[in-house]
Amino acid sequence: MLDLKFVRNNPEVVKTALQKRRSSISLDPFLELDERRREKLVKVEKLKNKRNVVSEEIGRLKKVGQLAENLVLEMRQVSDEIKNLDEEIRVLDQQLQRVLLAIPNIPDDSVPEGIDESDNIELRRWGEPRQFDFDPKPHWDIGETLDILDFERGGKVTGARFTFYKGAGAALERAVFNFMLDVHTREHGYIEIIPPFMVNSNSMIGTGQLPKFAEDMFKVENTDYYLIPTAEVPVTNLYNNEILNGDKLPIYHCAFSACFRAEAGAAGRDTRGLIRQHQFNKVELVKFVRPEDSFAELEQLTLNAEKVLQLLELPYRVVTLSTGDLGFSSAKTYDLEVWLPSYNNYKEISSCSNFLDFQARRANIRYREGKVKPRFVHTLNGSGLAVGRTVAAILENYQTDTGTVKIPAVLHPYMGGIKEIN
RNA sequence: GGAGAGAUGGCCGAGUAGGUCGAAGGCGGUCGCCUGCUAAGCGAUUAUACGAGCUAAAACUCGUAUCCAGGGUUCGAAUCCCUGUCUCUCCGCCA
Repeated sequence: MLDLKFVRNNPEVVKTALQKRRSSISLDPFLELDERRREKLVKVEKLKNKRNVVSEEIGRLKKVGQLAENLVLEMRQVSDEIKNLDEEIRVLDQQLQRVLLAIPNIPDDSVPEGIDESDNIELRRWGEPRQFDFDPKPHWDIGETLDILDFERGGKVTGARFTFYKGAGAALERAVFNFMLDVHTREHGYIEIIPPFMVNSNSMIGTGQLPKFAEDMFKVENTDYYLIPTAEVPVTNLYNNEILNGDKLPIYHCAFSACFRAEAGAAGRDTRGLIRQHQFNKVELVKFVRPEDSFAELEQLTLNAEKVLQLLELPYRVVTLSTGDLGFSSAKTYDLEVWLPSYNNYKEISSCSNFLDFQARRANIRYREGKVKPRFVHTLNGSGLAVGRTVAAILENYQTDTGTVKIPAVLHPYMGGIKEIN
């Protein structure tokens, strides 16, 4: 959420940002609401002041045994007026809040302007896509042939876009996220978290999934709980409504979780394999940092995620998302895209974003340093990495002409010494 | 699921026959004094949000709100009533 005062004082800046994002939101209702609200506020506060002063006076009079009927009667009227005004303000507040929560973050100046993902800018590449001297198979074929992935029965037991991992497949999945967690905790200084896989609606508002994107999530019936679409939600909200001690910053967390996405509107896209599931595992990186450091922290975070791909020796590239492809809460995002032979292309496997104080303001996460007023922290997060897509990339990139799959060297210790799935 | 107790400032903890309580006291923090050093001691200060005024912006001044949340009673509520949430204890159930 943007700062109310900032929007009030810089409407042109916000309007320009909305245009860059190709957003259709209009700011005018907001400005008008804001003005009306302040008008009423001044009025009601004057009345409240009067009530406070006179009530005190009544107390004093009663103490010395005097009646103050006329004052009481007058105040009864004033209180009624206050009640009405308060109600009007409450409604205005609500409307204002609704508009404010629907305004996306302002893209950073370094973000390329564009309409959609085709305007994303490639920053760098790592590794060379392997040249196959046979016809490489997609991972869903490999998985079924080796009997390590069962899409059929996933569909039977639950529904489309749910999968069973089996035998070496399950072991590989587990090896991959254990490896990722070890890299980030031991080499990159992240503190590990295992969060709740459900959160309440307040937390969903805090990170920006609600109120706009309710249809993308699974809600638990008869409760206020949602299945998390990413560990970003519980982990970022870990410190909501708190004032952190400045000497605790920066805070780095990495978290393993299952992620649940309704994938509304994704019908027909990535229908086969592990790429787009309703449930998948992910290791997430989350940072809470001082505002002045956040862009440097974004670079570092991205490198931390890249490191995993490098260690697994999977070719990838890094792209900067254009304003048209940028997520709602993000001011700047780098996507890591891994090489997938079945797509004959690079496919997103991590998304690393700087949210500035956008989430911190929604979730009310502040820090205090010295005697100055508390400030909002900046939050960042990135996948480090999506586990299912990593497994898919390993199966495809490490397949052999005999139909087996070699295990990347760094995973051998995590696979009990198994070097090849056959 | 049943019964009971509780929720006050960064922390601990007063405050229930409603009235000057944003809230005693302690701890912690900050600044200053004192001190050969350390420790101790002395003094002061120490919540947040919103709005108005003044500002280039702050600072500042004033106002309003906030004693878990939301309603209610009342001229006036941390204090009374209702609802909800959470925590703790006991019982039941359970991985």
